[in-house]
Amino acid sequence: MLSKKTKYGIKALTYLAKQETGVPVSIATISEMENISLKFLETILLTLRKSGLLGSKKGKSGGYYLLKDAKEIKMSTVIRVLEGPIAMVPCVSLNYYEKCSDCPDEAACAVHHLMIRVRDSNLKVYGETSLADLMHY
Amino acid sequence: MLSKKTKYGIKALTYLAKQETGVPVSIATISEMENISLKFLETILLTLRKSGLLGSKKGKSGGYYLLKDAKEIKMSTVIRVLEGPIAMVPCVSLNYYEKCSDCPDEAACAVHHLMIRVRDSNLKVYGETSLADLMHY
DNA sequence: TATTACCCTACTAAATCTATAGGAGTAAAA
DNA sequence: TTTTACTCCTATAGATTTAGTAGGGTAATA
Repeated sequence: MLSKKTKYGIKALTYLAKQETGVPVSIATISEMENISLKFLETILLTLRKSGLLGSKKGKSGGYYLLKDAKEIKMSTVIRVLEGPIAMVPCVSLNYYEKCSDCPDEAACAVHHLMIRVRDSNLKVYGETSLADLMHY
Repeated sequence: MLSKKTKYGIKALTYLAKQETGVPVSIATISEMENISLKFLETILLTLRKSGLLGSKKGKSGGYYLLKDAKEIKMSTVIRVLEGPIAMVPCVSLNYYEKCSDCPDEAACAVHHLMIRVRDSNLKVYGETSLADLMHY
């Protein structure tokens, strides 16, 4: 299952992508427009800013805005920031590899090989899809 | 993340696929060979039997065995039984569709469209991969 | 009839998810 | 200069899910 955090994060990003570039949008506005709990959204946008996807302006008429062109924001990046590794098991993760404790031999593990296929397939989708591809729906 | 339940279930299935067809293998044997907690495995195999993938024989020299040829067991079935719907959001699930409460218009939802791509890509992998494809690793 | 092994329900500890609370800090407008 | 409208940040709490465990029941077979 996709977490609400990721879901809301993607919705917020697409909302920002549709605005004039560089103009900050307040959390409250996004919260209302996308039906997202304000305080929850606050923490999500904070995460996105810390990851370098969003910029923010403090004080009156402040808010969040995209730091890059929507075309440059790949969903693989967004998913990694909000949802974590794209791989479904650590032993096939490219960025966060970890050996499975229960598995003596990866090369002989059926789950390992299946999950490599799944990872590659998902990586292709997330890598080929940018915010620009989603913002006009 | 893939749940341990699914991971262990796939391991158990591939172990059974490697045995002589129709000969029951005890839970204890699979548990030892694949490093899986016996009691946990018990509930997993029960689920697989109830779903129609496994048969069982009670009493001495009893155990579990595959009901179908490994080629006929697609991973899409296995995943659905153990992990649940393949779709990451209910609003793109073919078998368990549900409307998202927070989303007024699916056609206008970026997450919806992204998750359709992900679902199709995963469905392809799981549909094209059978137990027979994994058992010889 | 003793033993072996599956059958089944219920329970629990730990982790994760989904928020919420409450204030500190900042910038612009009145 | 005071007020207002924002973001920033940490902590916490309730709900849900996960990963197992406990313990007895039931059927088959040697």
